[in-house]
Amino acid sequence: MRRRGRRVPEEGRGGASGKLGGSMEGRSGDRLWMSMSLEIAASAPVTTIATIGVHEGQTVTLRGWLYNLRASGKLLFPIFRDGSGTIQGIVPKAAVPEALFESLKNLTLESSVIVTGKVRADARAPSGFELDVVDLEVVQRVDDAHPFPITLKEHGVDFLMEHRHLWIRTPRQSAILRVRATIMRAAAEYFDTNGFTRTDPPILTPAACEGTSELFEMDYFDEKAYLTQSGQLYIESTALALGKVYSFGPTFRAEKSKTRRHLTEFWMIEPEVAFCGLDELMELAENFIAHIVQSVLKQHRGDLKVIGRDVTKLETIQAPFPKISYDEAHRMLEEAFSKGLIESKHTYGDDFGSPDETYLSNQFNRPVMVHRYPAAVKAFYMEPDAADPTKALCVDVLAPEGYGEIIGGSQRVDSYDLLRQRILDHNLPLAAFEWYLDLRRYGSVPHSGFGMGIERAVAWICGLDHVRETIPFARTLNRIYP
RNA sequence: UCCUGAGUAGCUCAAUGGCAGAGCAUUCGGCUGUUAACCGAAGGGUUGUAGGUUCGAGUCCUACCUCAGGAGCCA
Repeated sequence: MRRRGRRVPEEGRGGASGKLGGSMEGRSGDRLWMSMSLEIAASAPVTTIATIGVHEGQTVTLRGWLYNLRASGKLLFPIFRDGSGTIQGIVPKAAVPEALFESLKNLTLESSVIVTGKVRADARAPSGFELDVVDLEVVQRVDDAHPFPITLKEHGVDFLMEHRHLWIRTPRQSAILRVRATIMRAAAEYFDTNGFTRTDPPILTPAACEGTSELFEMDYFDEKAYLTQSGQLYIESTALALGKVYSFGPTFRAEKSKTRRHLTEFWMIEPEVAFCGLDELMELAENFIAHIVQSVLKQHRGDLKVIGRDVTKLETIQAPFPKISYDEAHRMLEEAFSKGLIESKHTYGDDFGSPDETYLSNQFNRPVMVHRYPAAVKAFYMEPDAADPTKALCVDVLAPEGYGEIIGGSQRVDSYDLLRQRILDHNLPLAAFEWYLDLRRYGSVPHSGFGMGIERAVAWICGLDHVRETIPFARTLNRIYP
């Protein structure tokens, strides 16, 4: 990333921060060009870089930023970005007005511009198209004294996160955010087109949903309140009102987890279905995930290429997914340990650790569904398996390539007596759960649901090594700025 | 909370206990097809903080701070 030359002082434009129409400020000798270029600009259609191919041979206007600038003597190669992609412009000194050449030659990176040029197909261009620039208006020139801090070279994690508000301008980060948007849209779309009603639960809650994780506590007038860690209990009640429902929103966990899979604030989409058992829930989950992945493949081939994702790993993501019981998974881990493929031995009855999940998910080329965990290691609201009451009717979906758990779900306890006993066994305050017990007093039915963490799904689908890149502004244990 | 590792120029990193360096960025100059362009020159430092050992500390010791990876916990 570079910037060339310095503004000539007598032009009085060096560092003209906030001044509009930089290139239109030519002296009297430039007046003819000025009026001509204004006409060109006025007549050229405004378009975006992503769709510029349909304008081949035409003169168009782009509105964006100077992403990079290379020069070779009297030839300039500005690269523009506009949020939809990047395109290289060509500016030969002999072919454009002097003021235009000088204005661009000294322009600082990330200055905002309105650029007009002729679209030309060129085999040398990565995107297939280049822009022969005929006019350039500088909307705001980045001051020489404070150049754009993010360069095309490598940076450390801390520096990038400290400048996250600027880091998101880079092609890779922008591509990730576009894919995230599609994942969120496809997820909601799947439920919207399959008879679900969206019912969002409150963010401020009076007590823990599960009582296990740490919560963010806050003062609610004279009471204590907590940021939600899951909308599940609330959507169980809307499911008994509306049949098939889902919620979609931010959730908060005050766990002091410092890993590539954890955020303190993350987005979760949670369906809940009345008259639904575990098998039907697993079918819902696999069709849901397949729909999301196929939607991303259909709409973001270009972005996935920018991100560097191996799409052949995504093309295999079709329902049905492999389904194994906790007992089968345990046997796989025992065998792996005896062959020396994993370091620590899994103890039957314990939950799986991260290395265990990584091993299991690596055995399949699609997400694997692990069901019927020991009830003792799972949440209080999970229905026991009638065939073996020590097991819970629950399922975890482990993403391939070692991405771990992206979905956790279960059939819920529908018996009033059992649920009440479970609440007491877990030392939870009964009074806080009276409304939840009401759902078992008045027309209780078997019902099931799951929650999918959006950021983990984005990390997997994009092939990222950390969830902090999957959300515009990640909230982690050590960072709440910017 | 625990384990491990890292803090040196704006950024990414070097420097056997003995003169604090490189690449990129910045500034100046050169180049008409560059792809993180390239070539030449210049400026740029309280080595995270506070103590200590030593003739001498970026380097060794102690404490603290910040960050990263992992464990536990979870989506």
